Amino acid sequence: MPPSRPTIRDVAHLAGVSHQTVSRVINGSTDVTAETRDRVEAAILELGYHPSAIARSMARGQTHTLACISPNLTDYTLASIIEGAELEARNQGYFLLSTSAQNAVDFNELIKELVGHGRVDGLLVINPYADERYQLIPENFPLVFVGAHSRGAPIASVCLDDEDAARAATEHLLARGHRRIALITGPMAEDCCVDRRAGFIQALENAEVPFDKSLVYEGDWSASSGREALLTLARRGNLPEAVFAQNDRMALGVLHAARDLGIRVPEQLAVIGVDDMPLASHFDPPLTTMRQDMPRIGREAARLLLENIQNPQAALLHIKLRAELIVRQSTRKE
Amino acid sequence: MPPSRPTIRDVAHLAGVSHQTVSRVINGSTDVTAETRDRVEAAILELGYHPSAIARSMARGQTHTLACISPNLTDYTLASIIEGAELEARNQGYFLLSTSAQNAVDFNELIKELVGHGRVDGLLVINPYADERYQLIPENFPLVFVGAHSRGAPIASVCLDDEDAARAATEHLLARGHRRIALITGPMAEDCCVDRRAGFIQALENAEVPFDKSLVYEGDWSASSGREALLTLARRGNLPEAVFAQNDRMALGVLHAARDLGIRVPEQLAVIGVDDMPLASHFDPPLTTMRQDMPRIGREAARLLLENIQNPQAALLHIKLRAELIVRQSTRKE
DNA sequence: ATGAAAGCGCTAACAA
DNA sequence: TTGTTAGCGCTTTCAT
Repeated sequence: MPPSRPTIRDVAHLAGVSHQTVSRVINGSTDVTAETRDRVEAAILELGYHPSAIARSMARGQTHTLACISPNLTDYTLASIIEGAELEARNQGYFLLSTSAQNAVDFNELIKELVGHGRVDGLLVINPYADERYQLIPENFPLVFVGAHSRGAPIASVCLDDEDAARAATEHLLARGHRRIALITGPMAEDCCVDRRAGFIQALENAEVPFDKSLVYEGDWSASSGREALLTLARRGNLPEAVFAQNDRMALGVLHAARDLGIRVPEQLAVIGVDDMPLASHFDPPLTTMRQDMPRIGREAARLLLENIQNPQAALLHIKLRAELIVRQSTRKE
Repeated sequence: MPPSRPTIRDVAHLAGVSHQTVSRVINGSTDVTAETRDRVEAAILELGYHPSAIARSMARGQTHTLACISPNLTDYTLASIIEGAELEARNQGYFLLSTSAQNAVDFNELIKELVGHGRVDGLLVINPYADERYQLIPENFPLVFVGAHSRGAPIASVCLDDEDAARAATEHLLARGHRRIALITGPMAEDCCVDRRAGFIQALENAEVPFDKSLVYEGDWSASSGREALLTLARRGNLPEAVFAQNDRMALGVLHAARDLGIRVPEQLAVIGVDDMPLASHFDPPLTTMRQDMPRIGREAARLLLENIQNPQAALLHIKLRAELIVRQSTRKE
């Protein structure tokens, strides 16, 4: 940028006013004569002036930037949440710095850079219980947990109503007459997995179907782990009539394993997932799933965070969004 | 943040030195007595001091932040590139502000906020030809195009060697004895689609197989558009022996359509994609594809950008990375 | 080796 | 309504 950016003073000089008047104009103060304003605006245009966000942050003591720390940026679920959060933030004049931390060490580093060095005004943390990272989060800093509870700590949170979603998914399978239902969970360190398991068990209890621990398998959200789950059950001669996978990708792995084993879906095995990723309707067979509105989760999270930033006294809300059952071929009866 | 952050002066006061000496210590200057340094560091620890990134940016005139503008954050391909870029940026002490612009208007707004207001030191633009957005990019600002050429403009770029990848994919199909090969492209406004089409045609020419325009369909990267492509060809009674889809998602749509039509893959129809997304090996059948190293593309792009920032005289490089053929069931002969 | 002074580009408080 | 004076927290001269 050879001809270094014009400053507020350059504009002031050209318009023949003080720099403070320019500041008033760019901040929309009403205490400026229409005529003065016009002169200043003309000068701004002529110089191609844009206020420096850095200088503003410096003077105002806030960055107008939020950060979102996620285990990764590539999971469709997480990316969708982030995209929703970014949208909301930008609508409110904020930027969203989204970063990934694969482990607690990276996370700690990020916290230092972002919060310690004052780069952001607030923090969104997706899956804070992915490891022990949540212990590293500073207190008294605007914060919202996404996809997890606050576990009693004074922290706002937004997540799916996981228990309800799992209950509905399981009831769907029960309604189809299935009794031996396998459960494939995500990493049980994460709240949503625990809740989805609870909803699963509750639905079984309501239907007076015994909960069989040998039909539970802990995956890692990947399709491969879902595949491994069914193959493992098959190896043990413990095949279920239906599978509730806690996300669509693991459900895809189950469909894959079923093909390998010569098991027809849905005739011999019903499969349901969670998420409704766009690809789910193209799986073989198209996947029945509990749709969650991920962008909305992101939007609500950003909204809560901005509320807490703008009004530190604001109540710390906990939002749970409901999932919607999308029935496709993988659980179709006939 | 009730007890407002300690400043360099607080540290100086506590250590009994000038604030300038503190600055020297935190910047690792050697012109400081070991003893002084110890005192300062003790004070830093005691106060829990962290330098303000904003104040630093202010004084140094650079933000140590890059921006990446992408059509969206949720496409696996794009998200992977971004993740790679973020990694490289952070390794070099920079942050990556990744944002999405669905159209040229949003893009323009982003450029103003990011470049105009001086929020970032450089720009990564993924798919700059998604619409007419590339015309809105300021000149003389550190910039790298990702997934596209610079089309003669003095702009560094990183992309897949799309022509080569398409040639290899097509040759794979030709080697299996297929002659009537359909091509499903992404949006032809994007460079990579044009290049992949060129590679496709070139492979046909090399094999002296006539290029049949009626077997070309322009999709939009989505699985649904891939599905629509095959259904359309079928409707026209123009079914091919093989399909080259320019990405895996469209290839999945083709697999889906083939099932609907009762066409067996690979016996009656061979299918190959591009990307090798993690789910591709779980499709039915597992998908043959040209694997591209997306995180690497992101890394290289960030690396180039940082080079150009640190040395404005540096040559504007154009990097093309090669794809790798991954053979799975969807093109298996027997 | 250390300190003092000035300034980065803006906003806030006070005067006029 | 407008201008003047001080900072915001740091780095960068230039002295000492």
